Amino acid sequence: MSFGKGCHLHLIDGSAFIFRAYHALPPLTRKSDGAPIGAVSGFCNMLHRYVEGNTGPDAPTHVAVIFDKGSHTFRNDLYDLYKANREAMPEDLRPQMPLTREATKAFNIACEEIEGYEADDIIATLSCQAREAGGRVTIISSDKDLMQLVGDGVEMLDAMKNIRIGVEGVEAKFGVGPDRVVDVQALAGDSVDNVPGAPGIGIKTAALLINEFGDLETLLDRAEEIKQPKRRQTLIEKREQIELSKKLVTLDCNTPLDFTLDDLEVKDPDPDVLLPFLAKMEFRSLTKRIADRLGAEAPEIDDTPQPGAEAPEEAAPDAPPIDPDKYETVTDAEALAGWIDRIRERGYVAVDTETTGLDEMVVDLVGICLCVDAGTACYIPLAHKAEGESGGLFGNDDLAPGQMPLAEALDLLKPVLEDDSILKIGQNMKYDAKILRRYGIRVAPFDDTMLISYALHAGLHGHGMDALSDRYLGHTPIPIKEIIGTGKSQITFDRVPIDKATRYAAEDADITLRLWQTLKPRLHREQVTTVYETLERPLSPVLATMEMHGIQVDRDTLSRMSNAFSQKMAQLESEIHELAGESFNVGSPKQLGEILFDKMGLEGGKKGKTGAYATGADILEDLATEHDLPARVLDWRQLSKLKSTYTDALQEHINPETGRVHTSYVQTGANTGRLASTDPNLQNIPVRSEEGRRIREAFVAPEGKVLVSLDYSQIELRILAHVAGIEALKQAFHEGQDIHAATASEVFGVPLDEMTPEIRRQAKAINFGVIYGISGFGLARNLRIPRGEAQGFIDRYFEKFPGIREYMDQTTAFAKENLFVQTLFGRKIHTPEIAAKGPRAGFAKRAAINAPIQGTAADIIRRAMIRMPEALAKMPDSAAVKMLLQVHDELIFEVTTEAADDLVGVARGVMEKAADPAVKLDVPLVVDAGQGANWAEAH
DNA sequence: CCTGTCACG
DNA sequence: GACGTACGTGACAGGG
Repeated sequence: MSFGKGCHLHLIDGSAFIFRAYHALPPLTRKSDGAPIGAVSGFCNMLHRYVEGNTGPDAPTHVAVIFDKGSHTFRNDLYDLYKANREAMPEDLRPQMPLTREATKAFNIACEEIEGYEADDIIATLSCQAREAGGRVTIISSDKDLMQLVGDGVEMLDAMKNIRIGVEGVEAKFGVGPDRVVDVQALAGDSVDNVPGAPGIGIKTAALLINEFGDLETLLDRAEEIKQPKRRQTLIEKREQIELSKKLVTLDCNTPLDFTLDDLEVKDPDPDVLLPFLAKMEFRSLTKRIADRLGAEAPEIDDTPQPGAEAPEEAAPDAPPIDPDKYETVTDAEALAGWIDRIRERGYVAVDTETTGLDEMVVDLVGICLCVDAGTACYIPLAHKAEGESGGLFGNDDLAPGQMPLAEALDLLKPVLEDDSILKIGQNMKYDAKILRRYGIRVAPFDDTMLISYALHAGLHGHGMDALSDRYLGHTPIPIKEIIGTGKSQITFDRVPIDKATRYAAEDADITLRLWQTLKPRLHREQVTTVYETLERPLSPVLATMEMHGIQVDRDTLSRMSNAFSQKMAQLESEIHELAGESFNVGSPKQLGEILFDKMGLEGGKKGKTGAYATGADILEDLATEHDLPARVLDWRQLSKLKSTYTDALQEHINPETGRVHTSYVQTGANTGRLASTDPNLQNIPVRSEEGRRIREAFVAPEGKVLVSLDYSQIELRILAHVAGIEALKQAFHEGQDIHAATASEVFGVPLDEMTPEIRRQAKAINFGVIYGISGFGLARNLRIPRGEAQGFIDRYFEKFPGIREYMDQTTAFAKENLFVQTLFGRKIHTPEIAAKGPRAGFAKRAAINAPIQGTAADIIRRAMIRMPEALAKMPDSAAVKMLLQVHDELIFEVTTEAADDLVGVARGVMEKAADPAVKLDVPLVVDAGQGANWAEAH
């Protein structure tokens, strides 16, 4: 049928469909190969629903889905900043774009796009043509940029809200009719598309002006007549900018098309095309639903995981060998500009910074290396010192010649490092990002080879550059020790001669780029793209911010405690020596063992592999029932530990500039997905003993602020209840019961109102034991009861909760089959030792049982941390709210006293909903909160 | 550098 | 039948 009077054309804004689908759905992946597929799934559902709804007299006779093609359009030629503030397309969306086109065609709907034009222009052109031919048009979109087309038989339809937008709708939105919409837009501008408009004039004022003067041209010509001085001045001064804005917002009704309206006739979908496509996408329910609808048989869906099925491009096998002699030293702006051109051409660059040390909060930047292609790397020295003796009165602290000024280099590099369209690649990018943040540069977007390796291979090997280079490139990088030396004669990197520095530093960037080329494509094949993109990469900048905040620590409190501990230790030491009858080093397990078991002849002396007696706390505790000496040693050891590890060592970590302690989180430190904290470790500050807990009093909030602590209640047991599907436990959590008491009641048959602390304690030990992969021996040792009795507890536990044993068996079977286990969020933890024979198999089995539980909990708090900055930013006075620390199931914040309660509400909301929407837990997550002037009070 | 010990979740 | 066992970390001190 030829398009004409009585025809009804539907034009669907394809991009709007895609983005709506992408953002509405969790990041689904195709089961067989892990390809991201969420947006395609949503898109197909929307198309299906659209087709379903097209019945009755108002049904279209012609239809097309219109897409954008390419990012450069004629508008960019008019104004190079047009849409310049658009965020880059998410990486897991890009590969789905062609599939949405394929999907449209599979539904037998015309699918149109034209290079150099936006979808809006095609829609405008088709609308004009249809109108001229005497037909009606419905534009399925809610984009206000299309509202200028409304009228004369053209309507818009907001498919989400199911609202039709006619001339009245446009007038309600813009205050003028469709024919004057572009005039209003030209004045008001558009922050989304980066259309400048007239500063200070919004839609309301624009409509007022246009209605007064009739149209934009008249308004601009008669601007002198405007009474408000500011407005008048703007319109006169910014005339050019306003006219440009009008060109940008005006849609082109004369887009050259390579098809006609007649080509868009509505056709029924062909089951032989549509169903195989849906099956290929592995959309089970949609395939079935549509097959039923079409009266066809649903094809088989083969979604068995196919490792390597995709086989994306590997690192170029013809990459040149790694050769440190080939690297360039960049010494001036001209050379650097050349490298920046190369980076812009490439779209990505490996970056590495060289500094004077390892503490990112203290060290200075010495140089930057860049690599754009395997073998093509440079080093930009920026702060190398001239040769000669360092420091001192007569030392030479002058800069070495042949370096461009640091500020000049950073000015040139900043736009590149912050450019949305250029991917920055690093190995442990958090380090470089922290250094560069101190110089006012925020690196984004980025990839991190260390995090990629961790997402791929946690549990298989380390993720440091040396290990990765050895393993994947067969190359051992130049050891830093060869450059800066070791021990007393070690120098800082700024004392390294520049030629030598270039060889070392540029090689790191070269290796990083090659590792990225090798490892990045494997994310898909291993089906851990989502893990990397949602749990690893976005966490890194959050950790960087927390580390840079640091937490205030009061030196005087620590120092007073140190003195008190010293006195008490000296007293204990003399008592111990008196009891022993001789003087010895209490801190030496070897000497202590000899005193206890040889000299005093106590029972229970067991020698370890080194031939020394074991003198651990458990052994001393047994001995302490009979003798004073081991009891005193236990007290001495506790104080010694507190003093050396905490009250003394922590003082050394107070940053003199900030007065705060800045830990470092190692994102790849624990195989399960937990973080590790180092320099200092702030995840093991004492809490269990009264004396130890007082150390937390030294962690304080500044004047006018408080520390707030929020922690997940029993998160691992909740996850166990969920993954093992234990109804009784789930119910106990839903009812907010004391879970250990509930377990005791169930296992030991004691009614809750007759519960004793002792029985509850035993049940608690069993609950923890289960999470760790329980054994009779382990539980017996923990509870200090005979092994047979402990085994009896376990047997009864499994009798009551058979699902737990099933979970354990399934998990170990899965681990044996696959050599890895997984968290609910898809994180893989490799367990190669599960195949081992002997005692190591036991270790591996328990680790395999524990890892999904510990790892899922770790994933959940990571998700909360990643979402936290945005949630906090919405609070009033958000600049005064800081997330400072993470301790596995706890987050510590600093906030003004007045805002503390608000913060608890906001942060608790984020934490309790952190699993959503990716995982629907059968148990609620509960977060407890506390606040106070110091960490002891807040916890 | 390794081992034992002990701090945390 | 024997063996060795709770899971995950990091820091410090002693001793070779």
